[in-house]
Amino acid sequence: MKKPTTIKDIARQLSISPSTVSRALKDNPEISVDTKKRVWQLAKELDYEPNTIALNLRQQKTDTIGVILPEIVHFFFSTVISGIEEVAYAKGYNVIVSQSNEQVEREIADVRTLFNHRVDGILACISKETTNYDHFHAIQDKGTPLVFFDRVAPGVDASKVIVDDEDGGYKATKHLIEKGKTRILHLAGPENLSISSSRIDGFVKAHKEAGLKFESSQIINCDTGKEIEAHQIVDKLIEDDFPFDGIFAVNDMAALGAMNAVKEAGMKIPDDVAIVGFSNWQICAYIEPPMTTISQPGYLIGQKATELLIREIEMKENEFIEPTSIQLPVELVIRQST
Amino acid sequence: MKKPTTIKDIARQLSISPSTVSRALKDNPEISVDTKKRVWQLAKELDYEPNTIALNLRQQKTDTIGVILPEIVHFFFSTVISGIEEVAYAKGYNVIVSQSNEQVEREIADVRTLFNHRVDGILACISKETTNYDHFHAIQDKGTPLVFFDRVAPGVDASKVIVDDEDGGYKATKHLIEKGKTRILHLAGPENLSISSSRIDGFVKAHKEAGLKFESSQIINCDTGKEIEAHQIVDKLIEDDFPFDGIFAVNDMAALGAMNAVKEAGMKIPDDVAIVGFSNWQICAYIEPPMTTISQPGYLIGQKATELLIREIEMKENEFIEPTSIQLPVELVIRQST
DNA sequence: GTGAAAGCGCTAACAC
DNA sequence: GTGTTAGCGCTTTCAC
Repeated sequence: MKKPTTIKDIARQLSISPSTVSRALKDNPEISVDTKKRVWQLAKELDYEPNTIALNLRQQKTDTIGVILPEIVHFFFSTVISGIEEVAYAKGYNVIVSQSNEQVEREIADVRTLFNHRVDGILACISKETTNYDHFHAIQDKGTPLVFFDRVAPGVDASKVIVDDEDGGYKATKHLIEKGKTRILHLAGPENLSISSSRIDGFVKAHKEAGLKFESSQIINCDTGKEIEAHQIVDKLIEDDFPFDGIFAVNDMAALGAMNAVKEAGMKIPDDVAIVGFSNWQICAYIEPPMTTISQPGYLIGQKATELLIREIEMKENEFIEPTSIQLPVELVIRQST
Repeated sequence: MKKPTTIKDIARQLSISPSTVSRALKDNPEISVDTKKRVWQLAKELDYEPNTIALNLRQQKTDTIGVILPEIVHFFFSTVISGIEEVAYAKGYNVIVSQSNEQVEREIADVRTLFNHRVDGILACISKETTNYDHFHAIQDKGTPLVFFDRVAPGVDASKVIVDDEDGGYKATKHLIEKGKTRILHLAGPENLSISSSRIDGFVKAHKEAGLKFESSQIINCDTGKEIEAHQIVDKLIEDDFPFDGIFAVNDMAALGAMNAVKEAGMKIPDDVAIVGFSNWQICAYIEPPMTTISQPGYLIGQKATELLIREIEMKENEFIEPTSIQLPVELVIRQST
C-alpha cells in the first residue's frame, strides 16, 4: 500500500523547497524555466496528483456542490442530475448526490453530511415526509448557499426553480374535458408537497372554467405515487362502481397503475376511460396505449438551479442577492391514452 | 456569510485548550464531566459541526467510496447504487457517484478526480468505449483499492462482481428454441465488453446443444443498445426480407426497439416473432406484450462489490488479499413476449 | 528566483 | 484532567 507522492517528496528529491515546487507546478512566472522543467519531469515520473483534501482545507473552498433529492431511480431526477452536472463541470465544480429515499431522517442526515464536507452550496428537492424545515434554515444560517428545485420548502428564504405545476394540472384536466370526459378522477400526491396542491389547483381551475361540477371524492390521495398503490385504488373504485371516465394522475407511474387497473377491468382506453400522467418518463411512449402526459423540463431545471446556486456561491462577500424564483413551463404531450 | 464554528472558537470562549475541546466532544473518559458539559453546551449553542475536510487530512482517510459507472438513468445501475449505498452507510462510508456517460475521456477524468479527493476505494463499471486500462492500473499502483462490477477491465488484477452473462445468453436462447423458434437473431452489445461476448457465447452454446444451425449474420451488433438503434436495425432486416422468428437482445431497451419494429411491421408477438431482453428493467412488466427477460440482481451486485471493497480498504498494512471474483446467477423471467 | 514560516481545522503523542 | 506541540499537504505572504 503505497503512499501517494506529495509536494514534499518532489522538493526533497530535487533539493529545493516545497514552496518552489508548488509554484513550479502551477507555472508561476517567477520560477526559472529550468526549475519548472525539472519539477514537471519528476512530478510526472512519480505520478504526482494534487491532494484535493489539503487544497480544500487551505482554500476554505471545495468546489463541490451537494445535491439532495428523493430518489435517483426516477427518470425525472436522473435528468435533473444530468443538467446539474453539465453546468457544474463546465464551471469547475464537482457534484455529490445523496438520496433521501423520501425519508426526512435521511434528508436531515444528508444536509449535515454535506455541510460537514463543506460543500460550497446545496441543491435540494425535499422528501415527501418533510414538514419541518429547520435543517435548511440551519445551513443557511451557517452561510451555505441553498437553492431548491421542483419540490421547495415553504418559508425558507432561498432561490428556487420549479415548474408551473398548476398549469400542468390545468392543461391535463382541460384536455380530458375537451375529449368529452365529465367525471375525472385525480390521483393526488403527498399532501404536504406544494407540487401536489398546485396540480390540484389546476384540476379545479379547469373544471371551473368549463363550468363542470365535481365532487371532492374525485380527488383521491395516492401517497406513494407508485404503480401498485394507484392500481389498488382504481381497482377498489371499479369494484365499488364509482363512476369515472377520465383520470389525471400526479405522476406517470400512478397513471400506469390506473391504466392497468382499467385494462384489467375490461374497460377501453381512451374510450371508456382516458388517462393523463405527469412527468413524461421514458416509459410513457412505450406502454400500450402510449400515455398522454405533462412533460417537465428536467434537464433545464437542473441547469437553471445550478446556475443560480453558483451565482450565489461566487458572489462577493457582503454582496447581497435577493432570492430568485424561476418557474419553467410544462407541456402537454398527447398520445393514445386520451 | 458566516464562518462556521471551529474547535478553536469553543476553546477560546471557554478559556481551555483546543485539545481538551476535541477530547470532550468525543466523550473521552479522561475529561471531567463538568468540562464536557460546558463544551457540549457551547458546541450546541454555536451549532458546531466538525470539519470533515480537516479530519480527512489529519487521518489520511476519507471514509468515502467512489463509484464510476456509465449512466445513472438506467434502472439497473440505479439499483446497483442502492445496494452500494446500503452497505457503505452501514459500515460508516459515504458514497460519491460519477457518471462516465459511456465516454473513456470522462472515465479517466473521473478516476483522477476521485483519486485526488483521496477516496478510500473505487468501484468501477467500465464505459463501452474503454479499451485501454492504464487509468485503472495507475490508481492501483498508487494504492487505492479497486473493485469492478458488471463490466470489468480485462487484465486488471482486481476483485470483481459479475453476473453469469453466458448463462443468461444461454437461458434466453434456449427458451426461444424450446418455444420452437429456429431463426433467432441476437442484437449484441459493444464488442469490447466482455458482457457482450459472454452473452454471445451463451447464444452459441444453446444453439450447439440443440443441434440448431445458425449463420453469423444472425448476430448483429447493436452498439448503443438503445431503443432507436435496435428499432432501425430490425426495420431494415424486415425490409430486406431477412427471415427470423425470435430475437434475443443484449438489453431491454434494445429488445423494446425490436419489439416496436416487429409490431409496426404487423407481425404477431410471440407467434411470428418471440422476443427476450436482458436486465429486467421496471419497464418490461408494463409494456405490451410484457417482455420475457433475464433478470440481474443489481442490488446484490452493489452490496457484494461494496463488501469486497471495504474488506480491502480495511485490511491491515502488509496483509495481502488475493483478488476475489464473485459470479452471481441470473434468472429467466417469462412473460408474454415469448 | 527561491526559501522560511505560518496556518487552514483537527487530533494524538507526550508532557505534567 | 488538561495543555503543548507537531503535523496531515498545501499555498501564500514576507523575506532576501
